[in-house]
Amino acid sequence: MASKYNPAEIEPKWQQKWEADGLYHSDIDESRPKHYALTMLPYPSGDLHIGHWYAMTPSDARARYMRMRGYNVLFPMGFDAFGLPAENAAIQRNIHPKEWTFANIDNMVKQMKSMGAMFDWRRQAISADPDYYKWTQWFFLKLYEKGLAYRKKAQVDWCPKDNTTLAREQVKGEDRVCDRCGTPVIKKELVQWFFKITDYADELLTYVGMDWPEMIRTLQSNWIGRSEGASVTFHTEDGDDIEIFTTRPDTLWGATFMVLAPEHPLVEKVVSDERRAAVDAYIEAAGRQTDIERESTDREKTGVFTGGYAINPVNDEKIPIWIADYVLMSYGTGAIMAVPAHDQRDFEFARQYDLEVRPVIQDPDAETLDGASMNEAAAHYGQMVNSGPLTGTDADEAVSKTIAYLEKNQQGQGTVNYRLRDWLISRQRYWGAPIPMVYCKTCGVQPVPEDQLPVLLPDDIEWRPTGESPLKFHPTWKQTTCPTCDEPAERETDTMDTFMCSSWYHLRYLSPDYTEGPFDQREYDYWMPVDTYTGGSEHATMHLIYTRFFHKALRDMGITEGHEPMIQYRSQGQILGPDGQRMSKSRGNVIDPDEQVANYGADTVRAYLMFGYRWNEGGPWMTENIQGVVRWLHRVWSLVHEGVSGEGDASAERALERKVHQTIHSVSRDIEEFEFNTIVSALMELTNTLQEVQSQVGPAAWDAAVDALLRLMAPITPHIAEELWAALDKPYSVHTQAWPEYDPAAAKEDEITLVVQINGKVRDRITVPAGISEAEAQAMALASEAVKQHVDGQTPKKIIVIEGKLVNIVL
RNA sequence: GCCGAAGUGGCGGAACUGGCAGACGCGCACGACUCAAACUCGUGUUCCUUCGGGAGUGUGGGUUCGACUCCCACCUUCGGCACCA
Repeated sequence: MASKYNPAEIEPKWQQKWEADGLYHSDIDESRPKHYALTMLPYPSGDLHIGHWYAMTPSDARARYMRMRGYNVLFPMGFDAFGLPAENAAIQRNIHPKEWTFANIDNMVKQMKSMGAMFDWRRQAISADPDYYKWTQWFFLKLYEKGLAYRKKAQVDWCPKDNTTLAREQVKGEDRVCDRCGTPVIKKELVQWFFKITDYADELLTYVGMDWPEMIRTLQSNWIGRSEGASVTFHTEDGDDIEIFTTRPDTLWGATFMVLAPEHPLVEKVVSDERRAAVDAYIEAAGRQTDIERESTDREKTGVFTGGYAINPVNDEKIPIWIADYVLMSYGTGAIMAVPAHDQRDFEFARQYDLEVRPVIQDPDAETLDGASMNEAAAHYGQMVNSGPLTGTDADEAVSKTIAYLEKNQQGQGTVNYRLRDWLISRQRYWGAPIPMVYCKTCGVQPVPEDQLPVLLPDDIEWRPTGESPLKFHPTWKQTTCPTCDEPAERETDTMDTFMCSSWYHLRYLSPDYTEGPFDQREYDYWMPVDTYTGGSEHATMHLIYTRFFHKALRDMGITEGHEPMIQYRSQGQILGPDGQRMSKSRGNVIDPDEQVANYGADTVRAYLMFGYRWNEGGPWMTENIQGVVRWLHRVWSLVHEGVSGEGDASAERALERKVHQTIHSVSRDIEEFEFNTIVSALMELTNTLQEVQSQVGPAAWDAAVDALLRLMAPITPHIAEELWAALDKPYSVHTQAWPEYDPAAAKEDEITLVVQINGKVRDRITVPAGISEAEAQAMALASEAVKQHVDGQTPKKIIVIEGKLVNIVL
């Protein structure tokens, strides 16, 4: 009798052997089709989380499967190693961020190795490595050359806890909190670097050739927020232009006032002397409010008349100009025409301040709208009225006809507006890639020449969370010379958003040691694009949109090819604590993967994580449920060691062969579809069948089934599969074997259970040979005793026969 | 308010193209093994039942011989966006 299954013994043994043999090295091989499998790289926070296992081990299983299917698979891993936690740890514990980060990486690599994943560690890339961030800086320079990186003064989001600006994407939720620390952000007016992601807004909305989940694409589309409309130029009595954006140009004749955002540059000019005090007070009050207060939708509208008037270009009407904080400087032009009859917000404002409401779209079947008595803005249905030359136009055509009219008269044109803002990449923190720019008194903003890259971070630094970059206070670091005139100049002291580093890491993996460029073109030509990408959906409007933008911008510079970096993307859900809450140290509900591995072994943890959840949904850790997987692997272990000795029974052997092929079929399908839970179920079923037929099958049939089972298990539970494979004296390694071939003929049932229904209710189940004709099935169904009783001499109205499934007799 | 996803036993979940609802597990109950317990193995496990059957996949309708699956309306939960003009 064989030994007991002891994962603690076999797992490290095989991990060491695989590593020593370079089993998972992937190199260019033109003779085989390539497959680039990628899973999001972790931040080196210190310890591997069970969530990392949940994300990585199914991706690993699928990469292994592709390899067994004959693909040359690249499955690399690295670290998104710049970022705030390192710096915060440094401040708290007085450890250098570099030291903290690299120590964490060492630890996490060790932990990852215990997963038994097929990562090719030769390709590891670490974004905080100067060899890496040199190229991050190089990409910045390329974007700058291309006009896609620019500097501007703007109202930006600032996290008062992390002491840095944030991109719009990194401010979350209704209460506008920092994505990293949850602190409500405030507005600051600062000069910052931006990437022109808005240039790619339209292209980012097309998802051509992408196999990405609908949900992710919807999140991105909503985030980009394309809206079609028109821009129309109004002008003040003094002749200054006021450009507005509207999605409802058809209501232009119903504009009874204008509203500017309090920050609008023209406010200063339009305000009359007698209104100045009131206007200044309002602006001052608006400035003091938080975004949450200001953007709260259910708040009563406030505003103030400026004393100035604008002329409506379509009817030369003079309308008052107000300022109000419901108009945002950051969207459109920061100015609107107000049409209270057809816009609910304008309506509320008009009622608040007793301004005219003038309907210009009338539903002919409804009561005639009366501006004075309406109690809400009217729907966009009917015909245009009171609209000069466009009166009588059908509402359906009103928008396009008005745009044509405006364009003809040069008063405006059709325009598209986006919610998406340019990507703010400046961070006032130390632990990031320095922005490679220099400021010279005479030559202005100058890029650091490529041959001077990387602009290295100094090691000797003072961590003071001051709200300005620590690099600014370094005694010498920022002092340099102007690359153009050679006079003394100053370096940019802000560092880059770490999402910049992760926008191109999939390229660095191709050749992490390459020094001539960010990547080796030969590797690129062979491996790119990424075939399968997996990660969390929380990155839908951050990393996943940035990396698409980055790829497209690089494509336009001739650096990358194709329109998208990642062809297929799938997102995994999240593992919660046993209490159903998000795992956190303060809640004390954290499941430590090391502990689980010590208790049960890596294979069990891997299989449990795949078996227990719908992968894309996740759910709470269920301490008891892991027992099912523990029992399964022990059972496989003893069954394989026991083997069989007796004579085989033909029908039992046939049943086993059938089950094997059915399992090959369903496991293959489910692994393609990322349905990992049913893969493990199917493998358990095959194990149950083996157990049932153990005393009835001969050695040849048994071995064929076990051979298939171990191959099918190899991607899921790589260690036990390898150990049992070796125990059966099969050639090393199970992981370089071919995936078993599915034979539909072998999977076919000889007999089926025919369900007999009467009026749709199951009355009998009869066993019949597979492949009988409809007439035979019908006859056999009618011959059933149970059926005869129910039919009771009546003539069926209709009999439906579904081949191989059921007969339904309708009375 | 807008956009999206999801609602199935005590629990995690399965059901491929409209065709046996509850696969595979957990848990539980009973039995075997054991001095005993754990492990392991076996049997049972949606609910109701007069043991004939009846009801049942968030709710209410509809289409169909037949609906977890398709259509309409609604409810709940989760995620995202939100005075976006």
